[in-house]
Amino acid sequence: MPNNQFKKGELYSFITGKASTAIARRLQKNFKQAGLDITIEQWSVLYHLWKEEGQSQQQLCDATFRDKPSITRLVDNLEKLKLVKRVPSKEDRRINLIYLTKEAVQLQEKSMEVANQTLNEALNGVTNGQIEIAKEVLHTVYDNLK
Amino acid sequence: MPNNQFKKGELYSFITGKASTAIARRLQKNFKQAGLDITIEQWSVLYHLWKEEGQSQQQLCDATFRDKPSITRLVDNLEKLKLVKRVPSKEDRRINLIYLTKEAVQLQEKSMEVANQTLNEALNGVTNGQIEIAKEVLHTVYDNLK
DNA sequence: GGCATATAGTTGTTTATGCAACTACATAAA
DNA sequence: TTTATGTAGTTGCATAAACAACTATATGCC
Repeated sequence: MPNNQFKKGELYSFITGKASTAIARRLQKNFKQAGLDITIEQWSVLYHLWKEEGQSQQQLCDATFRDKPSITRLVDNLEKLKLVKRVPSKEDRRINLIYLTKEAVQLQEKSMEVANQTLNEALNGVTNGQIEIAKEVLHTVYDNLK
Repeated sequence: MPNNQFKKGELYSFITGKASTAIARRLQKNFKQAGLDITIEQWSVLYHLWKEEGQSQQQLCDATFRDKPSITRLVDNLEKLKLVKRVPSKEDRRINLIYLTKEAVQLQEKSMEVANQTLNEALNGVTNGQIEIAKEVLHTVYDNLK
């Protein structure tokens, strides 16, 4: 699209991802303020486990768009914090299934509340229509690069 | 905005920043393929120095939305690669002014070409109108969190 | 069965980030 | 002039990312 050319200059800050990291940083701060001692990366893993427990590390890779070493280490740290447990699969001994501890289950309500508040803060003044279009753009970009 | 509520679930992957890091990762790969041995973070610093040389580290912090330690270390690494030089300011001895080496000047053309190609790839099928709105959303989010 | 190949997960290395604590210099007020 | 306060930059520490190389298990084909 050559007629996108003139707009690119302003988009380089998007490449370096600074709007999304601004939200991420704020969420991290709000977690801390609420007494929640987890990182947003750890939270993003828990988020998918709250939806469905007992996923394999590979499934968590796909869900969070991370590579395998990243998930290995995030699960390492979540295990150290006693928030998840690796359970070897009985059908396939290569696979670890990841389960939540009681502590992690208790984290869900409060942390989702903080996350929702943070998104409200960030999206204040943005209309639903604008959000829809922004999501479309993100999906298109993601598909283009897959 | 309580009527944004129902849309949030789909936005959490935006918090963890995966659309923009997809572009960043692709740009990194394209740099490598083109024989450019710099990281996108280093490139984002060079990008602002190509626009104006001799900026202080603090100015680079503001331009790239990074904190001071991050810029200290990016400049460290860029100095190791012999792409920039720290020059102490004569007016204010606290300040380092950052200048480009000949090698860094020569990097500009090729790396901007690769960056433009990458953005074309990523934004293929996205209309100018959609881009405008996405940028508005990013700016609003950024202002909300400042 | 035995071998090639694919898949799940781990480890090592380099680079980057966020935060807190620190040094050095500058400026303004007492 | 001294003292307080602010600003520029650095260092240490923990966490995370990308990439490559590795181990262990599973599967498909001869």
